[in-house]
Amino acid sequence: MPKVVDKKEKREKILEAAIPVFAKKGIVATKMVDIADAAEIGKGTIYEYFKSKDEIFIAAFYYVMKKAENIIARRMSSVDDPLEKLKFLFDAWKEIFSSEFRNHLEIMIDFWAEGIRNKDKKATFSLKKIYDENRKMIKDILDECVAKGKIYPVNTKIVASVILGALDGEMVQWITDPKLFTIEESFDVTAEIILTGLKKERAKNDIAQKKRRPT
Amino acid sequence: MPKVVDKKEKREKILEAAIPVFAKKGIVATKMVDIADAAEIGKGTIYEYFKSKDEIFIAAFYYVMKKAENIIARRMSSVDDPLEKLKFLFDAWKEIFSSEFRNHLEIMIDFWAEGIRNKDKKATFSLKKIYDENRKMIKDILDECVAKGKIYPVNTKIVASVILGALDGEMVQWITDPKLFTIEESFDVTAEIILTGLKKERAKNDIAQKKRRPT
DNA sequence: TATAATTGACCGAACTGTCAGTCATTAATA
DNA sequence: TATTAATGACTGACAGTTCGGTCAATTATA
Repeated sequence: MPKVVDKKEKREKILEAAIPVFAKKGIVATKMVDIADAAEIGKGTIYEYFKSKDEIFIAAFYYVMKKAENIIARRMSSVDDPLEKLKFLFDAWKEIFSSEFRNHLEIMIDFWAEGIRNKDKKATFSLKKIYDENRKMIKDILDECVAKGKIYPVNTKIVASVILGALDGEMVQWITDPKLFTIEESFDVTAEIILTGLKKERAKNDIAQKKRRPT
Repeated sequence: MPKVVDKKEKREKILEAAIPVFAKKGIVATKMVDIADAAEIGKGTIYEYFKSKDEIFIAAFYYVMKKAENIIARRMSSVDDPLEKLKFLFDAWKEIFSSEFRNHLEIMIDFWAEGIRNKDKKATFSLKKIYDENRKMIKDILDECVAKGKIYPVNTKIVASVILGALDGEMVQWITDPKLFTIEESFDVTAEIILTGLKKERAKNDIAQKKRRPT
């Protein structure tokens, strides 16, 4: 009988070895030998499990995304109040962008760079799709908030993009300089400002009044 | 004597031809021939004006940055009130991220991807430095707002990073899918939410008052 | 003015280093 | 031993850079 290995398992092992290499060096600078070295196998062996460098890269992307989605799903499953949901979403993101995940994150930047240019072609992966999905998730929560009168009626699509953008943008700054602030405090402040801002909308007239009667 | 050309001017001409190519294809996919074709010169001629592909790329980066800085400086020069300043900053960004500039923006993504990995080395250009500068600009305005009692005392460094992040993140979404929203409405909503959120803190008492005397 | 001399901008063929991917060989296992 | 797994030297394509030749513009000279 021939030698038998668990193909699936070994594929995943290679993937997990590849992710930090991609994250550290970027797609282009990452050579197949680097991945082979990290996985402690020969270069040729990689091709027993992946068709190409590109395939590893895309697989790595989905691997990281899947993990993130699982965290969000777990956090959100047991919440009913939409405003709570929004807060729990922030918490989920805090978890995603912390500790263990930290070393996987830089990989996203390359997907952005790639995704932004591949937006027209129906690529295997699509940055647009990921933004769409996340924006929709936030929008749905916001819509529910509006429906239940928790926040003032706003353009929820735009506000969702603001929230998503803020988290996204802070993450990039944080990756660039982790000493600057903790992602926890950063996201907390974001949540506070935005939630306060949304609820405040309601009081627009009061601000006008306040101007007439300055303190 | 041979034909005389303005070296500076021609260098800039090449640069301006290179920027949209970089923006469209990304650093790696952009070949020297592409730049040469775009500038309508021979491949070899480029090397009369630039030492390397990398040098063009970095020069292109500074070229775009400089333009953006000029717009901001112009917009901000004639404003005194710090809250107005903040609004004008949003306006400046709206201008930067619109029309003529649109085609230069994708280039930033590659700088992010590169900058994020070069954060340790003292690179010729640095994403960290750019974030630092912009964050400082916002922070200074916020500090002034706080000092003059326009907004409630907050951690201005964090809030500055939130504002910067929000604009940054929205830009990326917009580049990914320009049909989704206009950058104008997106930034306007951001400004509204954030400014309201910040002022809200201070108006806490007023809201409490309001509850006592509802309109 | 006509023509020769001079210059350096311009060019692209050729050179060169770099990898992604292949494949002939070896190792491992049942 | 039969079969699969693993390997790393090899290769061919690709793209950044180089460099010797060409040519248009300018100046010097008769």
